[in-house]
Amino acid sequence: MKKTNKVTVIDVARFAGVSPATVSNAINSTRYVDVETKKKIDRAIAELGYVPNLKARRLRTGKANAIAVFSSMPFSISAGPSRLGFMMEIAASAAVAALEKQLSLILVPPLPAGDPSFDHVEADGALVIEPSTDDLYLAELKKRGVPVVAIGRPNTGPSTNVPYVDLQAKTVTETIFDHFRQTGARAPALFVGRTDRMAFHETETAYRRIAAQAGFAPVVDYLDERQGEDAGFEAAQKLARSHPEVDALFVQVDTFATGAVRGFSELGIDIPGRMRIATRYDGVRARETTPRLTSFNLHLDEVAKLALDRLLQEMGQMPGPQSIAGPAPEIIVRDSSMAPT
Amino acid sequence: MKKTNKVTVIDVARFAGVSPATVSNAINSTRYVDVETKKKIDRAIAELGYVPNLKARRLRTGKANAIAVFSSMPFSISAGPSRLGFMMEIAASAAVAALEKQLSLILVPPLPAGDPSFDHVEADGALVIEPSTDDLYLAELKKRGVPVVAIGRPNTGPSTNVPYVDLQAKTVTETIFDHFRQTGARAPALFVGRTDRMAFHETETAYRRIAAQAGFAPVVDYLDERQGEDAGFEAAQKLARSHPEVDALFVQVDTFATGAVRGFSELGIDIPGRMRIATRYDGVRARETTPRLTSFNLHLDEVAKLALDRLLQEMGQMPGPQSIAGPAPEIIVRDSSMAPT
DNA sequence: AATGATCAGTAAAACGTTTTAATGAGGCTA
DNA sequence: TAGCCTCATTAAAACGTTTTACTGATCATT
Repeated sequence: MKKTNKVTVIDVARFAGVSPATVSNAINSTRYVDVETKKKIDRAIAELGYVPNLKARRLRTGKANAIAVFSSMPFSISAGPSRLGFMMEIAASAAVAALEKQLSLILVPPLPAGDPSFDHVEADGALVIEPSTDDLYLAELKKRGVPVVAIGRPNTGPSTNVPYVDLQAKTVTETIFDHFRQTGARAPALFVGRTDRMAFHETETAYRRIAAQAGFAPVVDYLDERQGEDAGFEAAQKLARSHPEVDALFVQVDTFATGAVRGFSELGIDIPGRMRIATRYDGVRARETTPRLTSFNLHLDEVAKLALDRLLQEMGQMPGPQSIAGPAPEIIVRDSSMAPT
Repeated sequence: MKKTNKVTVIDVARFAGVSPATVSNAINSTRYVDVETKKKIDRAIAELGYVPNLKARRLRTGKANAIAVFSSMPFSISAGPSRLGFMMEIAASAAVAALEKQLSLILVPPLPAGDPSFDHVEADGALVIEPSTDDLYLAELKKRGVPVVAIGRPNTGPSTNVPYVDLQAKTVTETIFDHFRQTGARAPALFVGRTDRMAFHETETAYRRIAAQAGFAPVVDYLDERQGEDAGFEAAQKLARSHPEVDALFVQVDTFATGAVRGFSELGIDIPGRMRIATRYDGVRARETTPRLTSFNLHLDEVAKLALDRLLQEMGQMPGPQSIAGPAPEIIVRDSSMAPT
């Protein structure tokens, strides 16, 4: 445990026989400095082992050289087998892209609601993953004037026009219910989260329209995100009792989906024979559950890259479109939704 | 694009009719301030929309309130299907644990070699994943006096005694070759990375000892991490020609492993009938390749938590053990190493 | 009534850098 | 030679906070 170096730009200046301003200019190549002088300064830096103090530099310049990735999805959703799957997949791609731009990426996992104490997080810009309507992060970030890009459509209020990369909930919904219909399902239902997220609204709206057109009675349940898998489990059992006619189920959140699978299985309901199931995010959950879950390749890596590019625009005060359509989601059909043999 | 608020502690002080010092004390509860005064200050903060400037705070206090996670594994290894799998799994757990301690987590993906320009990354402490012997990150961090904990054993030199959480390469190696032997393999080989990493040394040493004891001739190849999957592909084909007797292969790096699978498959070599294969990290690669790869549950979430706890000790100047044994790695037997039927 | 504690608050220094405005030395033009 | 640029450099201000050391006032103790 060494004591951190206390060599400052002043020491370097003294050693090199110049002024601190010149040292600064030499380091940052802000202004031209004589080659001889530069050499002396370089020597002094090497000799003294000088390392610039970033905290001071940032105070002075006002830049943090950092991007933050936020997710307001509560712990119970993010944790478990897939860890922070959805978030991490985006974070990984964003981190790679950010690094190329000389920015570091700060990972902000879900905080307990009501305590958005991210007072210790500072970034020049932020990516917010699937914000809820009254998203605390989003509000606070806007309040602080931090440029934000959402991944997934945010609240559509007139005042809060944050740019976003569309995750195309409508396309996903239409595709999956089309798939259900083609494999013979007659009464497909929907589980979404109870939280007021645009993604849920979009899905529900699309679903109800499909139901109206196809002529089946929509069955929707709203699950509490904080309860995690158990919410899916219980909702599934309730659904089996109250709506025995239902023969397919789209569960938007993968955590709920695995819970629902357990719920049906315990009642002896065969998947996919008696009940087809699908979810949206193709994470470890979808792939490892038995039966393996039909889901979507959302191309999150591309989504992340698009979002970061848009964010850099925003940070650079450059104008850009409010909405960006990412790559089209592709359905991945697996055992959980095959047609009965 | 709003201009960021310029409300300072001085404005708040003026508005509340007190001094800046008192405002600071009120905000941080550093000293007792009269309840009436506190109320006035709170009102002023709310009224003016004051948000503390973290850059200034950090300069003054000297704390960054951040932890960084580094990985020196080059891009070609980390990228691809599993993205930064190994790193991200650790990062996710560490981020969660860090947040509970009011620290944010900075993700530093692999940088192009030779240019460790992480001058823009500042943290109170760092986690370094499987450092190489002459790890640039490790050297620079130590030079800067940043407390570091390694994940996986670092170089064993006398001067650089960084604490670490052991990933137990020896146990992994013994377990896998034991498994190979039990499933009938007579001439098992080893692929490791060419980079000078302790993890590779440990594995190779253990392997050679096993070979000596069991009486088979050791076959080891060293692959270039920068070439990614292709290195595995070519090494496999070379191995098939030069050592036709080899009937099992442990590939420590999962990226090489999937490459090797392709290499053997192209030559019509049946896995596992003719050649058993296993790798170490149970990431997406291991699970999704055909055939699915035998690998290990390294319990990276627990490893990350242990590492972070140890790091906090280090940051708090508290003494601690240099080596921590994490949870024992558990083998996950899959198709790629089953005994031939 | 003198001494000394305790208390809430404050003035000013400090953190280490970058940036602004100023300086003096040459060189060139008129 | 005076005036005017250009040039490399610098002194000092600024960034916004926390912390140190000090100040009166109030209050209890002798």
